[in-house]
Amino acid sequence: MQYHHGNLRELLIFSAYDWISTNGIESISLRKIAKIAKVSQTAPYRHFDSKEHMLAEVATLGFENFSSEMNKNKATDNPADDLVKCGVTYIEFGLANEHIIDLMFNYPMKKTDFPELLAAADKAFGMLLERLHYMHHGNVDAVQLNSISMHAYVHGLLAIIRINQRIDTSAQTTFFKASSTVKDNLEKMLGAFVKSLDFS
Amino acid sequence: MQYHHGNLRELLIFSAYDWISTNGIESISLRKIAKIAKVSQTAPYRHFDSKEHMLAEVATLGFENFSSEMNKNKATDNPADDLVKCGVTYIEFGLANEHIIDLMFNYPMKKTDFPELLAAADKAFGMLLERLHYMHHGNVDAVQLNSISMHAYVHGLLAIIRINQRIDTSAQTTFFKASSTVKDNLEKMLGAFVKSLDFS
DNA sequence: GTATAATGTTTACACTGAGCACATTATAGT
DNA sequence: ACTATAATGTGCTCAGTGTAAACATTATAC
Repeated sequence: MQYHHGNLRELLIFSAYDWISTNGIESISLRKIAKIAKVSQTAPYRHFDSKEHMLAEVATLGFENFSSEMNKNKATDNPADDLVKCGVTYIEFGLANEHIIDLMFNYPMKKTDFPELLAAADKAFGMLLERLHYMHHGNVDAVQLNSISMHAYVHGLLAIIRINQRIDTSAQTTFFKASSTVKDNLEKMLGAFVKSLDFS
Repeated sequence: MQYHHGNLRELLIFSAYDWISTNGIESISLRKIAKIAKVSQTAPYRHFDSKEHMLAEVATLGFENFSSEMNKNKATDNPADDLVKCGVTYIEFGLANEHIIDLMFNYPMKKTDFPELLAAADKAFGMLLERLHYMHHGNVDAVQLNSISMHAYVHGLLAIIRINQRIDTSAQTTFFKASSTVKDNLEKMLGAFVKSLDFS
């Protein structure tokens, strides 16, 4: 029997990432991705303590990709606009990478057990926090409250859009009917929301 | 061997509901709940096509309980206050029934395959929609947009609170440190949000 | 050039969702 | 009341899963 050698660890993570991207988390198994990587079914255990640990690595990769998307939004002289752009990016990433973002946010996983994952997640919100800091002139408590508020709204919008996508299209509200107008609507809604934040 | 008879179907649903309430969805199996109901491991298949179908029934029960909580909020002459109360109820239910709400919203399940489940879910938002209708004097499009917005914000707040709960308490923001103040903060945030909705 | 650590394989086990044939009980028609 | 038939429950079986332990192979350090 020929032995595989090389950076199997990375290969497994990427294989799992791809698999999940197209097939979702429900039906994944270590055996499957071991097979894809053309390796024995227990080889992954040399690199990950458990299935959960391996998924945590995949989620970390997800946050890294998410982060690099988010940080493409350069700071301008209009911080409110920047926030709106961050929100739109968040939602667009979520819609384009549904299964990965499920793993990142909805998979029951103690993030504290995986400091890497936690760090990667935090990094993604750098731009958002920086812009809020700028708008608040350093009022830390206000930044925290509004960052929670903003994150909640954006996260919730993504969730609601997705919940509605799963429902029969004929029963959908006008908001979701024409997908071309979703982005316009989002920008309006986020714009109004950012404007309503308390910057006293 | 003694045969079980009676309304096994309901017994199984309630058993599963209880199990999930305390132990979560991850580790559930049909065998376990069959054992709890003191019945053979394949008996559930006489009442449900698959595990997913049984979980859909449990989720439906979850939405029914959720619905009755939500509809305890009676309409007053201050519709904005009513909306805030609905939001608080939503989040409180979510925090008190984490595993059930996970099943209701986060479990990958085609809701369209289960009309009952869909109907139960819709019913829960009756009060919210009614109050918005009242505030908009019947402007249907505005109601839709604002109900989406409101639902997103509330749903997102719940999600963010829960994400933060999973994180090391020492690293938590002041917002989450004192849980007694969470409700106060929520009411403020929701109040500001409702006030910012466009009722033109 | 060999001891030893790192990596990969094989075998094994307990648990899962699910299908099938069979057993038991309830119900409807005579 | 008796029996045909549908509804419900059981036992057995199978393939797929996560994971542990023992073994094989390769890389690395001295």
